[in-house]
Amino acid sequence: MVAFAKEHPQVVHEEDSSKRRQILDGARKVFMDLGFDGASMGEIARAAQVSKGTLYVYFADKCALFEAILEQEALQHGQVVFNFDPTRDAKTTLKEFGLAYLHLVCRPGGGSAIRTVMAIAERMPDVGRRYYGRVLDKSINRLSSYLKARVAAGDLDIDDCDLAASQFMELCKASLFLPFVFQAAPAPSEQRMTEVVDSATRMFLAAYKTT
Amino acid sequence: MVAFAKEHPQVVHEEDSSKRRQILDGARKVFMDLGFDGASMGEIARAAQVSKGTLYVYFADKCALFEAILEQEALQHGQVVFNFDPTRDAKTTLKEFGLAYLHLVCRPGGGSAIRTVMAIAERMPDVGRRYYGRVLDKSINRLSSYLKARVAAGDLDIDDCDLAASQFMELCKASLFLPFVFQAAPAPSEQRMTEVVDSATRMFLAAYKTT
Amino acid sequence: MVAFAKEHPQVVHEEDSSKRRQILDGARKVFMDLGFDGASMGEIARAAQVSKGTLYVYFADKCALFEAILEQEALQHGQVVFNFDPTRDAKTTLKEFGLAYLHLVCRPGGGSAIRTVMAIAERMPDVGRRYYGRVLDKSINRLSSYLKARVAAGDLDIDDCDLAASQFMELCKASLFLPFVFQAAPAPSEQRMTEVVDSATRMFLAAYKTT
Amino acid sequence: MVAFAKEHPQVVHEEDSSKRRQILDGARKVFMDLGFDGASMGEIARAAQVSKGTLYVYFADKCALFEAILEQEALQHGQVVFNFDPTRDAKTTLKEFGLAYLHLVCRPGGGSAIRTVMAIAERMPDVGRRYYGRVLDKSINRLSSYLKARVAAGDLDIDDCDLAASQFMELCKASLFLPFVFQAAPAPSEQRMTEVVDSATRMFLAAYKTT
DNA sequence: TATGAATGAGACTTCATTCAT
DNA sequence: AATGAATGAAGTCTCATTCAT
Repeated sequence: MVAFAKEHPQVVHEEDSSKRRQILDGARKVFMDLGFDGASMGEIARAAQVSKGTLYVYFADKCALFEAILEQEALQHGQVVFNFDPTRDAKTTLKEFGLAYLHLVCRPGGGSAIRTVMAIAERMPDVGRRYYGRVLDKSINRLSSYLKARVAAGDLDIDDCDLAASQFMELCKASLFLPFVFQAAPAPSEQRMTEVVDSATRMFLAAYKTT
Repeated sequence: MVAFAKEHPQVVHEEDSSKRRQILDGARKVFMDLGFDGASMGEIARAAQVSKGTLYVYFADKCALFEAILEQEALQHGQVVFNFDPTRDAKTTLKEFGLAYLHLVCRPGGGSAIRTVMAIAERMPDVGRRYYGRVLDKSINRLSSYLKARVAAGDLDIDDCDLAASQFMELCKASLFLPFVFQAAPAPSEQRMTEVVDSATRMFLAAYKTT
Repeated sequence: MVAFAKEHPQVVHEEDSSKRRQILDGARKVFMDLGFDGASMGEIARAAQVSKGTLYVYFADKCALFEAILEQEALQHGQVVFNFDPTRDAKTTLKEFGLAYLHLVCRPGGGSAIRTVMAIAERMPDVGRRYYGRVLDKSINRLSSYLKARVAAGDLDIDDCDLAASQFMELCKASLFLPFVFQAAPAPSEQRMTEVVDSATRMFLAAYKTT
Repeated sequence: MVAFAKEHPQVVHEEDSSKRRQILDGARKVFMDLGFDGASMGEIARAAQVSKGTLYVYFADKCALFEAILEQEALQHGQVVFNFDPTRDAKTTLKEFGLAYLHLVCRPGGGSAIRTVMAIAERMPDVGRRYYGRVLDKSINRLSSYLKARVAAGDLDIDDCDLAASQFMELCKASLFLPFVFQAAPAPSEQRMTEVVDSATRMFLAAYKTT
């Protein structure tokens, strides 16, 4: 009625409604800590500080809420910028990339998306497949592209760059990822991660560097 | 009912009672296919062809049954003999080991113990920890011991053999394990596994072989 | 917020406010299609193109809204004019009345008030009772009055005119109403209704016509 | 183990298990009193004196339980024997039939299956259709067959026996069924039912009796 | 020992209703 | 007056576990 009414248009239901984010935040924590099955909508409501009913105002069901979190996760991962500047030293580039990747997969603070998704990949194959494609495979492809460029430039001698990219990423996880994901060790220290990535880079270049 | 019953004092409940094994077999299949939460005691009873009540005669609860399966899995893994004959070529030994390891973690037929355990590592850290220690870490240690012997023999030049062992095992999984565990690809073919293990071995030796 | 608001003191809440009618129209459709329990206030709000909150501005609760619809229905039925002109042939009058009645109870298009009210007569006896009295019993009484007049005029020979009125109305539903209300057949065709009403009239007059 | 064990084989889950009957009895009462939607599984469990879980041991879901009751109802109706002895007077036969039918549809004690099924015919058309076919239509057919025999015997002169059967049954309900189903009147007295059936029979024969 | 009927706690979800704007 | 976000009670259904036989 009056011009200055509705100063806070509160367009709820929008992708970035504050309530929606509040729910997403609470839900992520619970899902990551307890797993998909272990997390109850009641617990999520409590964590998000909303009523159980409100959950269903924003998300059709538990599954949709879970997928929304993965969606968000995928977006975040997509925004991680790797510096693939071709003028830089390959060793430096790889080390940086490896460290960034390790941070993604060994995120400290317990709950790990990668583990949670693995957990339900059996019963919800689509979810697993989609997550792999949008997050993990994407990283491999980005590194692979970089490697191809270096091969073209004559710096590296690689036959199968997709495999090589995957090899490098696996190397970076050596001795760190498995203990972490099985809760047999806490998230690795910064120093240890650096050491492992250094070793991985050394090994990778020993195999693929042109002489 | 009657005092002289139990004429055949079969000490059931023994570790290797036939009924017990029967239950374990049915339960493994169900747990591995559906995950810990997805598997219901009813389904397990059906798969094992016993009554639900019988399950509780042999195992205190669902959790104990699950752990018994992991226990068994650990024993089986422990019995896999790797040919670490020091007189053989290191390359051959590594390839053989890599392939055997790959078969363990990418077991075809869907259900994977490694995935199932990861799934509940969140809510049952002890289970995850124990499984890691008894199965995965153990393999690493066995390979590590072998590597140490080759270092001592002067064939290899490795600083941190534990890390190196882990690196080799991770390399073997490159491009295969993640798609498999996320259901983004079926279990890899024998040929592809051989190729990847060959590449892993080449890389490993390029980095650690003494000149 | 401001004291001089309400410049247009539209006395809403009146029986015939346009918003009120809009709600009633939407609600009728939903109630008749889905039944009292099957209709949700959300669905009604959508059908009426108003917000859920507005529903409660005009009606205290779901039950009141439902009763308002029945009230309206009763009014409409009351407005149906039957041509009870005493100078017309009784046969013609009965046929016309029977056909009109049949249209009321076998209204095509699924949703039937009569069925919907029957449905909740169990839990809300008052609603059922009131509907019966205001709609069905009223029709019987009107026909009964007509019959009494014909009896007085010597055209018909009826002992219990109330019963006879009811008999005629039941006869008109023969083979049509039950299949319709149980969804075992679609709304009957105009032709079939005419046939059945003709047969009913014949039978009625065979029994009650003075010789 | 011993020969005389298992004296009470308690074949539960069978069609006529005592627990099953217990549930059915409790559920019928609740369903008929409250309607399908109004009846909650908790209430049914209480009425049947079993736990909520037990309900689901015997019936897949609420709907299956409801249909089991209708099934039972249909069987009971099917077992009502009408005396269609051709040597008896038609008038007597019709009166008896009419009274029996009236008892079926105006069963005293509140809950009426016919009303309850009507109630959900909208949302579960299959249920309505099936009930109509198995219970109501069947009665019509039985009467229709009888009428055809009398027509063949020359006692009655009827064109459309299906319609005539339906007409007679509707006549029997005149002034009784509608008030009953709408809770506008209690179940009719025996005497009133006899009067109405007598009147119906008189009317029916006036129209269809051969001269 | 083995059974399977029975249980009851708790999960997901819906929906009538309220309230601040 | 009108909105629609938020609520919480209640409903259906599942499942690990117990217990009498």
